[in-house]
Amino acid sequence: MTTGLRERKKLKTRRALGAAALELAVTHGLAEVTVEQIAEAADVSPRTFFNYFSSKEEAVVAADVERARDTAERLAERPAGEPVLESVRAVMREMVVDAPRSREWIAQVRLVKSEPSLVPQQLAAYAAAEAHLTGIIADRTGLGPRDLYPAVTAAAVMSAMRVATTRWLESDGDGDLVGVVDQVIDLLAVGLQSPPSRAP
Amino acid sequence: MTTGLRERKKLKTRRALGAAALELAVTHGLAEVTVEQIAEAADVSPRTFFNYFSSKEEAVVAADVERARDTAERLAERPAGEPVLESVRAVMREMVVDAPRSREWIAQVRLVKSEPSLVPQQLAAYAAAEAHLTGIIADRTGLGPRDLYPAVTAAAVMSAMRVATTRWLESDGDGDLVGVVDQVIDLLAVGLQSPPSRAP
DNA sequence: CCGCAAATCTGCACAGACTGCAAGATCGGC
DNA sequence: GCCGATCTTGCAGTCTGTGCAGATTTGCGG
Repeated sequence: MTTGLRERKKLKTRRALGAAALELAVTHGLAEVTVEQIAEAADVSPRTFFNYFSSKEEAVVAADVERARDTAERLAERPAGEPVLESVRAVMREMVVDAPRSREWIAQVRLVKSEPSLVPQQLAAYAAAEAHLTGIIADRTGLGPRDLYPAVTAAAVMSAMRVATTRWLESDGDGDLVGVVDQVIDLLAVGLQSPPSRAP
Repeated sequence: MTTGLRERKKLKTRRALGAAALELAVTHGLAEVTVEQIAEAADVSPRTFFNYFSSKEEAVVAADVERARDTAERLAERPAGEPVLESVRAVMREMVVDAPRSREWIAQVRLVKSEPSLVPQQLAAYAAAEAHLTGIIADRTGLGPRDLYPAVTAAAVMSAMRVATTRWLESDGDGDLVGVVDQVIDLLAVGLQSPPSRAP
């Protein structure tokens, strides 16, 4: 269980680089920030930066990748009998409670919104999480990963999360994320055949 | 209606660059291809390449962006009363019939699968199409673009298309894409509450 | 403790990506 | 045909991203 000093140090460096990249990008704009600055802020050489990330963009969204992985793991730990969409609901509630990390999260999502070059990276991070989620759902339903249900559900859920958080952030982050997530999940659960007649 | 010579020439150059980028990447691998080679193959200067695309990756995926835009437009042209998911079904059928362009499509999707650096670009292209689709669905249902139904449906539909085409290509492109799409859309229509009991 | 093997960090060199700028070529309307 | 608008091109320069080889650090057995 215990991770060696080596691994811990690596993780620390990785997070320092990611945090530095995000902060510098938020304050100066991504284009104005060079790898050299990020490396200096994290107290490593520029060359080392590239041992961890292959681009500035990847570093900025690194925390998001971690968050997505974390979310998927929480899903995997939900009770086995629970319906998948209910598990998603529960996990999203947990995530929202996590106030301190939320601040960094909001900063990042806003940055992505204002810097088009980050969009592809952000989406790639979600795609990785989606692949992970597909496996989890397959296990949980007893279907194989090649069946369509796990893949479609994972994709739909990730999309829905994306839509929900986007809407939430548009309303300045003070809105009710859990409420939006609930609505979105209800839509998926009941089917998209026709628009809801009330309370759209 | 008539587009000037200027515009037509630009479009031609753009397509030549995109096609050259795709072909070179398929035959030599993306990493081995330089912008200079792409520009030469399209008979323009390297500098001009950057007037059209901001990276190699963007050029390779350019045809996909066009295809996605085309798909969205076909959706917009479906009869107004038709349920959204039925429109999607119909349009996908049209797309599959388009044999000659399919060959290029297959080559591209396979390339993206083997070159991780293309994934983000590909997803960004889908995201753009999704935004377009959200507007179309909003118009069609009489809801505003700020309602959740159009956004969730657009996201789910795009994800489902992605899953369907992925599965299709995994089976060497000779499988029944329309059949897979039908299954995927049925899943979305009926709701993801629980896995289908038969014919998963 | 000591020393060794493996993993990591770093500087150096270099090809290639990308951008701003200004001059030349081309198009479209009059 | 002429002129303004647009597009293309070369050039100069910065930054990204990678291979390589030599320090530096860590983990571990002696």
